[in-house]
Amino acid sequence: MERPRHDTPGRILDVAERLVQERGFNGFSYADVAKELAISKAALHYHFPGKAELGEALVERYGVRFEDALAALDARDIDAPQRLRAYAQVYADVFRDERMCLCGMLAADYATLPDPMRTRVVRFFDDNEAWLARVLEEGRAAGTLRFQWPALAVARTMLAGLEGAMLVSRPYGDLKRFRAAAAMLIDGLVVDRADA
Amino acid sequence: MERPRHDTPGRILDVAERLVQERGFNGFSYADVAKELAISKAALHYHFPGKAELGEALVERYGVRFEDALAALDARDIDAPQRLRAYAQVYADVFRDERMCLCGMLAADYATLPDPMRTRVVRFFDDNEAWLARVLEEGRAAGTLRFQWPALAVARTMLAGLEGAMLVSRPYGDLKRFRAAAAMLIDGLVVDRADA
DNA sequence: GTCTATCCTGACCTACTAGTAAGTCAGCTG
DNA sequence: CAGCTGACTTACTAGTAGGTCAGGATAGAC
Repeated sequence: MERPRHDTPGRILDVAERLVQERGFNGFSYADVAKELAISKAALHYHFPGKAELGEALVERYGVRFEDALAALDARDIDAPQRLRAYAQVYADVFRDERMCLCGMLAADYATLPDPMRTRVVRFFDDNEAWLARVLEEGRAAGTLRFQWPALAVARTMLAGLEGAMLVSRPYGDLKRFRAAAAMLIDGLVVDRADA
Repeated sequence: MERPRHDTPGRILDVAERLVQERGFNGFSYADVAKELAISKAALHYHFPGKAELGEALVERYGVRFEDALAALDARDIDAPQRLRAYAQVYADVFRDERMCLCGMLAADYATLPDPMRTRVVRFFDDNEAWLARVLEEGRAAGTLRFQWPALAVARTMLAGLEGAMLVSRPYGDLKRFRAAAAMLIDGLVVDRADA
């Protein structure tokens, strides 16, 4: 049951994930992954029958990891504004090594994706929006956040803003650009202590 | 000087543009374009030597069209909030036929683009940010807009928000989703007439 | 009527794509 | 030690990618 010494499937996913985040699902090949790991293309097909299955495994693992990260944020004893900032930091960490959010990238490639991948990408967005909406509601109830629209609509705008900030900032390779946008998206909702 | 009867280069650009907006720069081929226009691949190479040159022409034309659209918005006698809403409407029009903003899509593919395309994509973002920043400043001066950060930072967040809203809304094929995000991004800056 | 430039086709090329078939071999298992 | 299995390999496939080239059609100029 324990992880084998080499864990080839895991290493394949690691390389493929990075390639997709950097170049898109149509911007890498089995040969790219095989070359980088110094194994044969056939070995990839042994572990993942086709690109569709590899893609599925990729987005599934990414989704689970994100869920775990959100659960870890829930476990921290911080207020809603801090929770939103910690959430944005997760994105900043992804951005730092010149990667786009995996699901943001796959949203761009959406028209060319096999159906199972599409379903999983949409679920990723749904989950994130639901999590954000819950934090927003909690913040509003606690008086630490203020906004006029339904929490889900605000959540969607925030998710779109963060994904878009990654997308547009990446050509500039500028983390500060991303951070500034993230800060504005969040601070616009935070109740200033000097306020009413 | 007049447009020839058939305008093959223009029709090539039309088809290629739509394919890039739907599928990404690595998600279409010369064969796709040729098939759709019922001409040979060689005819494409006659008008555009390679995919890099086709891509350049694509983003160049898109950039010029956008500049024209912005100039048309400038010419209208409306206040800053209305100008921002009209700007967002330009994006909504692109989104309506299931397309992503060309440069947003190319930002996703950025790592795989030839240099001239990269330069032109970045210029597109720079131009849009500068235009938005100018409108924001005018609105602030006129008292119709209010915001705490530098106008350029707000402009960047707004551009990122609109691009991200297109990106994330597209899997849902839901124009309302995009509209809601656009409205929130803009209304958050608009000075309510009932306000101080 | 023929010259010429523009626009295009058919036939081709090489490199690369995802995917397959068959075989190798270390390390269990009984 | 025989037999099996998991994890690969090498060598291949059909199909597609971008790209080239010689030549043909057509329209206008002379």
